[in-house]
Amino acid sequence: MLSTQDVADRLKAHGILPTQQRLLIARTLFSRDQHLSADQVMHCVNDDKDHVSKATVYNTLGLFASKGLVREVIVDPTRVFYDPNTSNHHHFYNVDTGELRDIEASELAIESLPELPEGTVSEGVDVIIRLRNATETH
Amino acid sequence: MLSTQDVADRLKAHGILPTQQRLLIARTLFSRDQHLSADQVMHCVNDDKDHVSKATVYNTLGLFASKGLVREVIVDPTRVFYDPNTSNHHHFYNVDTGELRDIEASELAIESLPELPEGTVSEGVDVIIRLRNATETH
DNA sequence: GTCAGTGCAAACCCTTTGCAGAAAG
DNA sequence: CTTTCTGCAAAGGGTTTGCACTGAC
Repeated sequence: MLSTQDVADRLKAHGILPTQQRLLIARTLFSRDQHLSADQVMHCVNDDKDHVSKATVYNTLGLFASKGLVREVIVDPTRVFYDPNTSNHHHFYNVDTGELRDIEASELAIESLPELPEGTVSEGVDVIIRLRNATETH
Repeated sequence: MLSTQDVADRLKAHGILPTQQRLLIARTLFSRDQHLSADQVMHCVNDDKDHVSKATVYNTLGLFASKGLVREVIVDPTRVFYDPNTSNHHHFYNVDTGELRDIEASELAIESLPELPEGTVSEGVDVIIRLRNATETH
């Protein structure tokens, strides 16, 4: 596991005050080198003798994401949108408005697919281009 | 709006029994030509004098998706995973196990980006390759 | 001592479940 | 008539909120 000092430096470099709980959460994320949901982080952190409350875990992860320390990835299949267009196509997603807009498959080409992990087959490829309104200050 | 008959034929073509509620939901989806969440569909349908229960809306949308009448798109920003890797990269997502795995940016190239909608700037591009276990019957 | 961070519990929202009643063929 | 679909209400799971307490500087 990374040393507490390393992690603390990393937090500071992103303008985050390194408190005990934040260090614990950051070490959990970085040492596992996995993608974890907020809920999973909570369970991992609280498996050990240490304890961090639910609210703090959610707050902290949101803070990390907004400071660019971690990246949010949207892949939860329990929250979906339904698209009447079943053809092979992709999407613009406006993070400011929540608006979703189609991209025709012909407008975007993926050059090379990586090798799939052993024992798996591809179900499909989703490309989501995240947009922000140019005028919004942020 | 599409005629009831058109929609009924479409349902039958996908092996779906066209009941009153299913027709209502299908017409809502297809006439709007938008991406709607289950919740939004429920509100749209129930804005008019007609009424379809919550359970039926969820069941019906799940049925439509499993029959290929509509497509599920995962873009809900309220359910996210946190990724300690902030570099530009993409993901394998195993729908059977829920496992998420990195794809290095160098392994996958996008040939051509479409023009962005006016007044927006790109925040980033997410590529998610959905996988299924080859051995799973389904 | 001040201000930011944390903990707790309750509220909240969306989704799923179980079963009785209704509708379709 | 039989099978499938629908409605209701309640449970479930994950996320957010409000406010008092604690800890960092």
